[in-house]
Amino acid sequence: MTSRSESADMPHDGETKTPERLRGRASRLLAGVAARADRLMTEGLAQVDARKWHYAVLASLEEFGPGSQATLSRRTGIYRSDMVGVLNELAERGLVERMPDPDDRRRNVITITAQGRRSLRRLDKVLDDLHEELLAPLTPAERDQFVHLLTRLLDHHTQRAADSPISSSSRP
Amino acid sequence: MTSRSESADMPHDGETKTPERLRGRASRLLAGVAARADRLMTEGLAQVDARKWHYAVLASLEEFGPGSQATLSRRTGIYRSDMVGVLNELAERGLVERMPDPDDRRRNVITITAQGRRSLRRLDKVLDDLHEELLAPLTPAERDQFVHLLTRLLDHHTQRAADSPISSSSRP
DNA sequence: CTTATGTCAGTCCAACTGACATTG
DNA sequence: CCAATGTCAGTTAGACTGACATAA
Repeated sequence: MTSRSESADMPHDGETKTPERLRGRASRLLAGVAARADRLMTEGLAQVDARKWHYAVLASLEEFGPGSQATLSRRTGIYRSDMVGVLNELAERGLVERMPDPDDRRRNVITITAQGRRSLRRLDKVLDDLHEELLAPLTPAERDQFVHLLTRLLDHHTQRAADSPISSSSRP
Repeated sequence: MTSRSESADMPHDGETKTPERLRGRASRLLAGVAARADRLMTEGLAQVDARKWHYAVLASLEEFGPGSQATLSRRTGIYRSDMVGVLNELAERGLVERMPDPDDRRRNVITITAQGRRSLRRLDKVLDDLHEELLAPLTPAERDQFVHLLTRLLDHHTQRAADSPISSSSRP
């Protein structure tokens, strides 16, 4: 169907519309909005010399207290191999402290500093503003609804992705 | 996002909870759900030897008819530099035909083939199933709501995209 | 001359994997 | 010996840029 006889000649025009087929797919909408959100956050945070991961780690530290790198990794979802770099950056800025754990000498204990808390509060504000921008077209009730739906989806899917593969004795 | 298998490195024990601070952020939820969605789609499509972009192009072709590569690029949001490769793959599979446009010898006219239509129908089915899985925890009404909210957000933000993927001819 | 098109060669970045030494 | 930790060196995929020849 829809055999549009062509003359593919017509210059720039309404040729920029996306098929309903595509536009209606939740996965595609999701990807689009998520991309937009990611840009907003990344760029907004960059203006205060921060990254998403910084916020994640700082927030995790303030909320659950100090922890080893591996623990932080689990809390935030950052790979522990990448955590190294993130913590380096945070330490450079004086936002966290990394010291060897006396009780388990494999570990470092990561602690948030006073500066870190201050920075976190600032980042929270920045993120609030950015989210305001992101969610601008939605009413407060709709925003709640939106967050609620997303939460349900995420919970559903993380539950069935994090419990199947037994982390330890699975790989070489 | 990315398509990696669900191998495990991070899960384990009680330290795995995410701060409400983080968990409640729409941008973070969005990123998480979008990542899940992307994996589902990418992996699901891979099982029938297809990619997201294949679907996008085929759907666009069936809905709006043949077009030049640049046109397709605008319709789907794929960079025109990447479109080349996608069309190569589609042509290899016999799903589209690429022939020089007699009216404008810079252009190729891309047409969907009978096989392409057949494939598209199959992909539609596959995607339906995958979306069923993605949206499983939501009631039909909630799914509509979800899609509706996402659409509003996306429309709002694409309308003012100074640097959206395609964004016509804005840059040098 | 300016713009659009198809193409190619790259960059950049974030997610992800594998391995390894040290410690438990 | 097995498992966890911190670290590093890599791979990979995908978005994105720049440039170029050809044609309009």
